[in-house]
Amino acid sequence: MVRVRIAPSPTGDPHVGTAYIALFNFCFARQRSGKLVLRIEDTDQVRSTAQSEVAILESLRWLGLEWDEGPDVGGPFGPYRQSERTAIYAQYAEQLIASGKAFYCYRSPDELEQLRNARREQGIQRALKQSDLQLDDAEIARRQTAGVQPVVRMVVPEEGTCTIRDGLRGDIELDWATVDAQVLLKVDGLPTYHLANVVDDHLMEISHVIRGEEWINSAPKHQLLYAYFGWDMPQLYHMPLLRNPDKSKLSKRKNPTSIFYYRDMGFLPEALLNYLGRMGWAMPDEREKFSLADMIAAFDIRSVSLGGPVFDMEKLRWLNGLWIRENLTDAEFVQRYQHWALAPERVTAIAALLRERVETLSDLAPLASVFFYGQPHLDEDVFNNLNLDRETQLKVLQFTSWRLDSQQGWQRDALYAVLNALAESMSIKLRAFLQPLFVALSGSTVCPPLFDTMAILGPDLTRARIRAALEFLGGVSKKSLKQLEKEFQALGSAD
RNA sequence: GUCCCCUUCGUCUAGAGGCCUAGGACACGACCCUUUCACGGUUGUAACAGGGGUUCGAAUCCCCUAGGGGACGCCA
Repeated sequence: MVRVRIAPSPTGDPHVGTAYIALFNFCFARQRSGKLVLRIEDTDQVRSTAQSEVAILESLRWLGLEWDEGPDVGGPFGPYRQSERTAIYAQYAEQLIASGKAFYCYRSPDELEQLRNARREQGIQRALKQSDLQLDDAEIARRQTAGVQPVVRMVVPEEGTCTIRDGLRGDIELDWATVDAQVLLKVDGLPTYHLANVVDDHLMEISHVIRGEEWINSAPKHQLLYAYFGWDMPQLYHMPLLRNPDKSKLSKRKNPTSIFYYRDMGFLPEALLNYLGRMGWAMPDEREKFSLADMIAAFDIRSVSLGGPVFDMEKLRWLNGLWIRENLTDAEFVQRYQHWALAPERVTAIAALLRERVETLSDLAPLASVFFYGQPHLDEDVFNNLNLDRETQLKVLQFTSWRLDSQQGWQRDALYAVLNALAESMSIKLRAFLQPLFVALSGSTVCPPLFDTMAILGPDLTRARIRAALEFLGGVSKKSLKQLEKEFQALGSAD
């Protein structure tokens, strides 16, 4: 029985990279009548929030990638909640300690950094092993009485090579010398990803792991853990990474990466899925447009190509157009549009905002248009006529962009509080501060109230428009970007 | 810096030693259709990273070089 899993990180927005990996897992499982397991890899309690978990589930559902077991469906851990899992990992870690495959380590983060720096300076390429981290008994006793909590690390061979079998690349040889004695249990008793991942995959009886290429280098650790426990290892497949136009790993600094951005821009889920399916893969007959069902029927993981595909918005737009023209009846098109733009709460919010600003019904459309297009037309002259000079405009846009990146709540009042505070800390009057933002969001200084507009547009479109404005104005040079980052962080700490 | 992965038009890709004078798609140009704009149709420009092997024959297999990416955390 084939069982695959997707294990997205709960950090940040649901990422198209997550959807990409999920899609290939989904097709792999469905084609072989297997099961797809979803678990949120929330081993790090601090960063995990229920909110981001909900967002991940929502995004995958929107795409139509349904899972068979997951946080909401049940499974070996019931709802796979953090609290219930912690004890299990500790138990497995203890098992390894008992058999001499893991050990307690009392080294401090500072010491580790020193050890690593020293190695780098001396040009030693060997990673930190048990023997490098050892302390004599007296020192351990001293630290224990001082209340230092140990971490649990795994024993890793000092030399030799480890062969990883990758379903797409064949055998990969990695040197044990490059592998650290990985922490398995942190000071707080929570597992690291590596332990949690291996234990979870085993307990959930995962047979095939399809994940991103960035995991190749940690595969030896995983393989070693399987060997230590005496468990069968799943077959590994490492997918290529989606890329920005400059070929670096797809990142939100350079590209919209949130699945919700594509939803809010009016892409069809089936088109986005279709497009992701064209990344590193092609139908046997080279057809560009195909449904999820088509893909499942023709899918063969071995025919995935390994070059990192660049995410091309132009082609995605074209494909989306194809789906709209060819796969929707008029009635369906209307229905989709209504669902996307005219959901009752949304229309009510827009109407409430604009009603007092119109004299005739026909005045409404121009005012409301800001909510219905993806990207406003930007005009150099409009920016030139603002009160702030260009440099300050860029600074406002950049700082706002950074501040909103980490913004959790997206209600009007929360946005007001955050940006008001930012303006104040930059010693700019709110009125002037908001001008470039009005232009970024609407292309003009005449616009519905900013914070309400942002709230209705939602985080993804708002952020994207601000980034687009930054780019339109030529962006910030790399040099001054560093300077700005410093300034921005200084503002943050002053709060 | 070290290790690992990758490399076909600008981009996504087809290609499993002869079917390759390298095919398709996006983008771009031209033309046709059309009251406009789109759509659609026809067509054009454009690639096997470089160098060595192996072979009768290499985009395809091997080696070296170069370039790109990733990983080197008590993140995932």
